[in-house]
Amino acid sequence: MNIPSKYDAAEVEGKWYKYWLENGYFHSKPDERKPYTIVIPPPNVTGVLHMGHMLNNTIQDVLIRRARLQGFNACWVPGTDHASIATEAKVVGRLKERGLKKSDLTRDEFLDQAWDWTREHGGIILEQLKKLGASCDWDRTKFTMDDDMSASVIRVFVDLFNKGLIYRGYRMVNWDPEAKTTLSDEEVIHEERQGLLYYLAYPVEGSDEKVVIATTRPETILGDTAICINPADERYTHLKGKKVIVPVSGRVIPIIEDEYVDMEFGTGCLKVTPAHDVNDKNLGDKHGLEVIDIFNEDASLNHHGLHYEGKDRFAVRKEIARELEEKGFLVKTETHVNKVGTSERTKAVIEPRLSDQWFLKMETLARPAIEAVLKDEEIKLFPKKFENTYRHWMENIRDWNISRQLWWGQQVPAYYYGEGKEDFVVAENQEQALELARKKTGNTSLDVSGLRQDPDVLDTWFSSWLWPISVFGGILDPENEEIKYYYPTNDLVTGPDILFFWVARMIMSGYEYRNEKPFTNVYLTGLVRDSQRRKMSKSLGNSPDALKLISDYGADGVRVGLLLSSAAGNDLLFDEGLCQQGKGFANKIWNAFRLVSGWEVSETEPAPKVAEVAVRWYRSKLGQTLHEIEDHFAKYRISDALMATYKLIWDDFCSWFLEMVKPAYGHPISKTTFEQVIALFEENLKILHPFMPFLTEDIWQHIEKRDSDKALVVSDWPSIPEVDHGLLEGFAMVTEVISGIRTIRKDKNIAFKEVLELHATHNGSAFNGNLDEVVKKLGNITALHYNIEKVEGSVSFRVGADEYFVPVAGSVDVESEMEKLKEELSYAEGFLKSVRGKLSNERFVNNAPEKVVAIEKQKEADTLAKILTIKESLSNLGK
RNA sequence: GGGCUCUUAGCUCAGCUGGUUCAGAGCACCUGCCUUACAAGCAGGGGGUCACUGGUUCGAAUCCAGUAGGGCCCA
Repeated sequence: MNIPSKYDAAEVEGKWYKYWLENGYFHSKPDERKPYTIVIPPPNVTGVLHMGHMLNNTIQDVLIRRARLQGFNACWVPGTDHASIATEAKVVGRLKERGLKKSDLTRDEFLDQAWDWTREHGGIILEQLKKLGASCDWDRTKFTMDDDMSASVIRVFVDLFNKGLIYRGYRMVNWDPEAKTTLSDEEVIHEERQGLLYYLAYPVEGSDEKVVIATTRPETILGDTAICINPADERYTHLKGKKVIVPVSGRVIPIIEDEYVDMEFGTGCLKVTPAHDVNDKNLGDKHGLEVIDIFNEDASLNHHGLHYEGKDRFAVRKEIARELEEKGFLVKTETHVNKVGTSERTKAVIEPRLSDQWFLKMETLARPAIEAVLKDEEIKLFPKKFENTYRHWMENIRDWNISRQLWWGQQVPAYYYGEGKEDFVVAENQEQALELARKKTGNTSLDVSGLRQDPDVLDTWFSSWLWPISVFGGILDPENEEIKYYYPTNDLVTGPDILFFWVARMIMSGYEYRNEKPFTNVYLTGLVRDSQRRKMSKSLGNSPDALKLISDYGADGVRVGLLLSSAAGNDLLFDEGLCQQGKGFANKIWNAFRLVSGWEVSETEPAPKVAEVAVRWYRSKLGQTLHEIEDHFAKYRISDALMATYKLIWDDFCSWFLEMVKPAYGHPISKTTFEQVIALFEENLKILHPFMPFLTEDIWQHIEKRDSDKALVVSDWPSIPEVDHGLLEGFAMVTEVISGIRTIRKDKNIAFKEVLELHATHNGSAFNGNLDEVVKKLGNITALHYNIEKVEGSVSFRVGADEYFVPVAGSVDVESEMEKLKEELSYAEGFLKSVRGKLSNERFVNNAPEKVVAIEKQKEADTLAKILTIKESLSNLGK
C-alpha cells in the first residue's frame, strides 16, 4: 500500500464528494426497502452558512448516513425558502443603491429583480453544505417559490378558506414601519429599553382641575379618545361623567371607567389610544370609543399629528415633550424600563396598528397537534423538556396572521370585485375567481378587469409549514407514489427558536392534509454561542467563517468539533479548539492506518497468543461499545455516540489493541492477525463514517481497490459482535497491572526498554486466556511468577486482593514504600469502617434489598483481604 | 407579572425509576518521555461539602419544600 505521510483533507474531501455524487449514492427513489427520510429545515435562499446551519446539518448528515449504512432507503431532501421580508429588504436595498425606490417599479418589475437576486445568491448556502459533506439528494432540491410549491400554498389557502378557517379581519397587528409590513407575534422580539414615563396633566372641562396620567409615549396623545379610571378608585370618583381636554390638540374626550385600569401603576389614570395599543383597542371596542390613527405606514405622523405631520414618531416624542413642558402640561418625568417589541428582521420598533389582514383560525388545527405530541406521543421531542414549552404555546394559541404587505411571495388569492368588505372571492386563479364572482354577484357581464387581486403576499411560514408534504408533491397530488412512500418522514433536526414558527405548524398541516404526523422525532439542537456565551451574530462579528474553518481543520474536523460539545438542547459554546481536537482525531486515525499499512505480512508466521487474545478482546469491546452507541443514538445523544466512538478508536483500538498486535521491530505480522486487524479497522471506519465521512471513505478505499458499489458510504453498519464479559473484566484488571508496572518504571526511572520480572500472589488464574501474554508484552516483562508470598528487594502494588512485586536493581527506598503502604492502609481502613457502619445498622440490613446488602458484604470481605496483604507487606518491609 | 428550566472538577457537560456505573467524561492543568504510526504524540498525576437551607428515608447529586442566582418562552 502506498500511503501519503500526511492526510490532506482538502484534496480528499473534494475527491470523494465528487465520487459520491457521480455514483448517485445520495439519490433516493422509492423501492422495496424501508424509507428513512429527513427534510432539511430550508435555510433562507439568500443566506450564507453560519454555525447554526453547520451544527444542524452535520447532525442531519450523521443520522442520514447512519440510516444509509443500516440499509434504509435514505432520503434527505434539501432546499431553501424565499424569506419574504429578508429578501425583499435586500432587493429594496439594492434598488436604493441605484437610486430607485420600490414604488418606482411595477409589481412584476420588482419580482423580476427579486428573482435575479435569488438566482445570484440562492444556492450559495447549498454549495456550502456540500463542502461540509452533506449527503442530500440534490436532485430533489426544492425552493418554496417553485411553481409546484407555490401552487400547493395557494391550493391550501383556498381550501382552508372554503373550510371557514381563513378569514379577513380588521385587527391590531404588529407593524414593522421599516419593512412596511405586519409581522406575526412570533417575529416580534421584546426587548427591555430604558425610557421615560411622562406625567401629563389634562385639564378637566369646565373646571380648573387637572387630571394627571402617565405615559411612555407622549406623541400618542394626539390619538387619545378617552381617559380611563378604575371605578373603585376613590381619588377620581368626583370625575365620573366629566370630560377632559387633550393638550396640544384641544380635543375634548370623555372620562370612562373600567376595572382594567391598574390603580397602582403611574397615577392610576390611563389615557386611551385605541389605534395604537392593543389593550386600548379592547377598551375602545368595549366603550364604543372613536379610533384616531395618527401614523402613516412608515410611522411618521399623518394629518392627525397637526403641526407634527410628516415627522417621525421618535422625533415627535422629543418635540412634543418640549411643547408640553413649555405649555405647562408636563408635570414630571421618571426613568422607566419597559419592554419594547422589535422586528426580528429589521430591528425596527414595532408599532401596533389596525389594519385588514388575513388570519388562520388555529384552534381546531392545534387539537390533533397537541394530542400527537403530548398525549399519544406519536411525535417525540428531544430533549423532552421542550414539551412543556410546546404545551404552553399550543394551549394558548392565537390565530395566525398570514398576510404580509410585501410583494415577494405567494400573492393572496383573494379577488375583489367591489368596495364592500365582503365583496371578494377566493380562488386558485383568475378564471375560477371570475366564475365565482359572477355567481356570487349574479352579474354575468363581470369580466377580469373588474377583479382586483389582494396585493398582499402570504407569510413565508405559510409555505414552509407544508414543507414535508409539498416537497413530495403531496398537496397537489395526494395519492402520488412519492408522498405515500416517504411520508411521514422520520427525523426533523432544527433549533428550538422555531418550535412554534415551524415545527408546531408542520404538525398541524400534517394532520390536516395527510391525516398523519409529518415526522416521528424532533431533535432540537442548542444555539451556537461564542465562548463568552454570546449569541453568534453578524453585528458582533463573533461568528467564524464557516468555509475558513473547513479549510483550516477539514470538514471532518469541524464536524467532530461541533458535535463533541453539543448535548441535545444545550447551547453549544463554540471554540475553535474543538475543531482542532477533531482534526487531531483525524490525524490519529490516519496514523493508525499508516502503522497498519506499513506492516510486512508473513504467510508462514503463526499468530502469536497475545494477538489472538487481543483480537478476541477488541471484538468484545467493539460489541460493548456498539451497544452503548445504539443506545445513544436511540436517545438522540449524538455527542455521546461520538465520544463513545472516539474513545473506542483512540483508547481501545490505538492505545491498547494496536500495541498488543504490533509486531516487534523488523518482524512481520502473521497473515491471520493482519487480516483480523484490517477487518476490525473496517468495522471502526463504518461506525465512524457518519461523523467523519471523508477520512473514513479515503482510508476505506486505501485499504483495497473497491468497485463503485462497495464504497464505504453504501456499505453496511456493523452487526454487533458477541460480548465476552469475563474477558472484558479480566482485561480491565490486566490494564491495572500494566498501569502498576508503568508507575513503578516511572518512579524508579526504569526505561521501558529495560526488561523486568513480575511476581504475583495469585496462581495465574487471574490471567486467564493468555492475558498473561498481554502483561508480558505491554509491561515488557520477561517472566511471570505465581504463588509468591513476598520478594526481597522489590516494589509492590495491589490490584484487587492480589499483590504484585517487581524486583528492582539497587536499593529500595523502604521509607517511601512504607509511606505509600500506610496511605493505602488508612484509606482501606476508612473504607472498611464506612461499610461496617452500614452493615451494623439494623435498619439497613432489614430494609435494603438483599442484593445491596450482599454487595456491601462483598466489599467488606474484599477490603479485609486487602488490609491483610498491606499489613503483611508492611511487616516484611519493617524487618 | 405568568410559565418552564437550570446550578456537579478551572471550562463544557454526563449522571435514567434513590443503593459499587456514585462522585464521572472530554478539554484545560501538572510531571516525565523526541519509544522507529502519530510531540496534533505517549505514559503518569492532581483536582468537586454535587448552589444554599430544611424535610422524607436505613440510605439523597438523585425525591419534596423553601432561599439565592442564571437561562428560555409568553404577556
